[in-house]
Amino acid sequence: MSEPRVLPLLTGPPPERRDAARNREALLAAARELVERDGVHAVTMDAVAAAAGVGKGTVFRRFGSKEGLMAAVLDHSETEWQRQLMFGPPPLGPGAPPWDRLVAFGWSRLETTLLHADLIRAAGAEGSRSSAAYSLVAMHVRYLLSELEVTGDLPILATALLAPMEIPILDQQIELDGFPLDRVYAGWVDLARRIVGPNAG
Amino acid sequence: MSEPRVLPLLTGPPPERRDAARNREALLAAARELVERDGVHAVTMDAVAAAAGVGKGTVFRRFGSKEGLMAAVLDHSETEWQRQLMFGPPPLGPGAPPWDRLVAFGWSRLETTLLHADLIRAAGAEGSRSSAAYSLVAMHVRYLLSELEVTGDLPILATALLAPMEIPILDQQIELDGFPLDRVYAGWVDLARRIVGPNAG
DNA sequence: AGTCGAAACGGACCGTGGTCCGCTTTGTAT
DNA sequence: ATACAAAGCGGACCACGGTCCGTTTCGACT
Repeated sequence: MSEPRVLPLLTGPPPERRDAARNREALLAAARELVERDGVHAVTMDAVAAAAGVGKGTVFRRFGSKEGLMAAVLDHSETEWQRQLMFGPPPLGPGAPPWDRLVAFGWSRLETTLLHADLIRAAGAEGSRSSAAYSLVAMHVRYLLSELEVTGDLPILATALLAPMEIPILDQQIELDGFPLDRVYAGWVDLARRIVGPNAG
Repeated sequence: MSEPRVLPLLTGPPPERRDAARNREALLAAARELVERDGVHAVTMDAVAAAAGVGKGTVFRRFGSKEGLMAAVLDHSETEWQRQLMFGPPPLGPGAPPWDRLVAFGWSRLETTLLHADLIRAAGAEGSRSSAAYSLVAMHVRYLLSELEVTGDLPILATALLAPMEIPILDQQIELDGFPLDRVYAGWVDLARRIVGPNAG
């Protein structure tokens, strides 16, 4: 007749075994290190497994695919930025008027995306789609638009505003068309102004 | 003392040897057929080579990579659509007022993109970036915007209008968020209206 | 401490994209 | 017709992502 270890109501889904957790940590650390040292493209799954001192099967069990692993590394890298967005100083963080926040967001997001470009590409669908990362960003933009009293289909408008900041489009404009970064950014601000309408700063 | 086969001024860069051209045709035909029959994902480069009756090396010599081959197949598939755009009946083709053409373009492009979704994904950067396909579309939108007397950085605005029609964004909205197609389209038209301003229909 | 089922592990194995290099074909110049 | 360089060819070969399954580890319950 033993008590359950925690109150049943607080029990999440099934927890993770200790060795599993340890291995996830080790793998993530190894992956981060290798990515930083050799660049995303040169990192192989075997190498990550070896560096973490586990078998290859374990890597795939934990992260599903190379995309999944890279998405995890990316998520970790973007955490700090997300903190800035939600709790950092204005105008990126809370406290500034919504239009100023939006403009600051645009620039900061552009920088961050380009900084992590390789990782984002390697994370593929797992990276941009789903994963807390994207939802948070989308939610933030929707929120700012609503603060600016924009009317219309906000989820869709937010997507329209975010789309030109996605890697494939940036690659197109910067690598291929050769537009300088400030022109791309100015274009984005112009787009934002047209979407927001008269309430834009 | 022999004459050059063609007038020097008409000579392009270096021409293509007869066997090479024949193989390119055979490969493209085989690839198209296999893609249609088995779906993009199930087609292997070995299979294409075998079906065309050439060695694997030849496939890579001609098309560089699987992405390259798929981009070639895609290009071929989109030719008919491009013809409609430039010479077909209004409102998609010439003859209708620019706003009507833009709206028709939006819907048609959405349909076409979704129809070729797998191919586009498989063609990766080779598919959307560069390649006549994209440039033509971008040029068309720039042209319509200028006809609508939109002021601003037209190349950038055109990109902003095209970005939400790219496969990664559509995947996000349709597969993941579960938005119905007509909502996505309505959102796009709204975006276009905001970009175009008072001259929109 | 001992038992037991479930979860996790690891590394041999497989399929596929992509490379390499010795051999063949093509086209031109004589 | 013949010679010859360059372009093209093909398929053995390699590397890497991903799977599979017999073995090991964990931890809950007694």
